Amino acid sequence: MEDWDLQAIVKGCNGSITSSRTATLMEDPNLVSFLIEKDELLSSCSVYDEFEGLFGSSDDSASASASAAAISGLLRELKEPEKLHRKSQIAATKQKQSKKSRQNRVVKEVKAEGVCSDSWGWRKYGQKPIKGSPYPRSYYRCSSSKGCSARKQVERSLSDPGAFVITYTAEHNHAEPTRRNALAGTTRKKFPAPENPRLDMSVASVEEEQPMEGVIMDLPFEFFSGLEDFLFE
DNA sequence: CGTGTTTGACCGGCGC
DNA sequence: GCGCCGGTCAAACACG
Repeated sequence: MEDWDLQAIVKGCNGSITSSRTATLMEDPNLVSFLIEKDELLSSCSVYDEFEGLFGSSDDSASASASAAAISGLLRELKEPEKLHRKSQIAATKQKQSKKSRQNRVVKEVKAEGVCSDSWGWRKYGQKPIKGSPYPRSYYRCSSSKGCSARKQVERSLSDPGAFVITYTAEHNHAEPTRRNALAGTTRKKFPAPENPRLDMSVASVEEEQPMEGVIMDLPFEFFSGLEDFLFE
């Protein structure tokens, strides 16, 4: 288990620390990522390097209630005037960015087991080799709901081949499903793993074969309903 | 049959 | 204008 600094979370696009308070949490990275996705302020930030190294194996999961309390405190803090100031800064930055890069993007780096850590249903719609990277990038769109524009890109981390960089684009326009798509376990066996070392298959296998688990799923429903109310009030 | 992956083609943005 | 590159489309096919 690792202790980490709240400041790492609230570091803005320009890399400056925007929160004066330091809080120490003992937390599961998946929960943090979930919260980042849900918070429009944080989802506008592109600097997440600070998370690297903090997402190591942690089999000692902190109690859900303690985590909820800690995160709740964090979010309350971000709703202070400071947050409004940050929003205006981000808005100004966005105006300078291109159309594509204006889209809300959340980047996170996770270990292989973290690739499957969200409960959305994802359908792969493409894969491209990326210049400068030996690993291809896979493109997924949300399959939980027709018309949902949520997308994610998965590629192997250059700095840590054992980890994956996941980039979320746009937001889901529907509630998070209680379980993944019924056919999420459907796996093409056209290219058996040993004979097919391609990244996409390894990623797909990871996504499909890993069971849904983690702090998010273990948290009580009341926590999420309260959290939603708080975030979107 | 519904839902998933694979993969080549296509498209649009961007730099030169 | 041209070429490169990232992102998306869509047909073919796999699987339960």
